[in-house]
Amino acid sequence: MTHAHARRILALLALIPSGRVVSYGQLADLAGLPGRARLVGRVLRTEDTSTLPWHRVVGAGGRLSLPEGSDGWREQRERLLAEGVMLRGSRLDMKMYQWQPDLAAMLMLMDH
DNA sequence: CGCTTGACGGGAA
DNA sequence: CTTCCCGCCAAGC
Repeated sequence: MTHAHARRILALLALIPSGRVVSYGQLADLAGLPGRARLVGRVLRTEDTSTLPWHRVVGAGGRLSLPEGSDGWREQRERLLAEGVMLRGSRLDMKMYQWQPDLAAMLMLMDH
């Protein structure tokens, strides 16, 4: 059985729209786990994210966190580019692509 | 059991 | 830009 924290993180991950990204720390905050950015990274590495948009999670500074040149890095890069997110190497503009959850999205979350 | 790691983050130098 | 450093803490070893 997966940890409750992991379930919340994965549930939120599924809500991130195509073409938009969130930072590890932002996802932790949304999950009610401030200061737990590393937990988000671990969950993404540990849990099965095959059916989820894991590629929409990037470092707070707009940098891909996977080792540059690795398979995962290439995969994330390709997926983002396919969604229209422009990247220069491992960098992208957070001002341009960071997801800001709207009221409707927040209400969805409260409606268990 | 204590010590190290790590898909993090922010600040200082 | 690049280190360092510290806070964070579950997993590995």
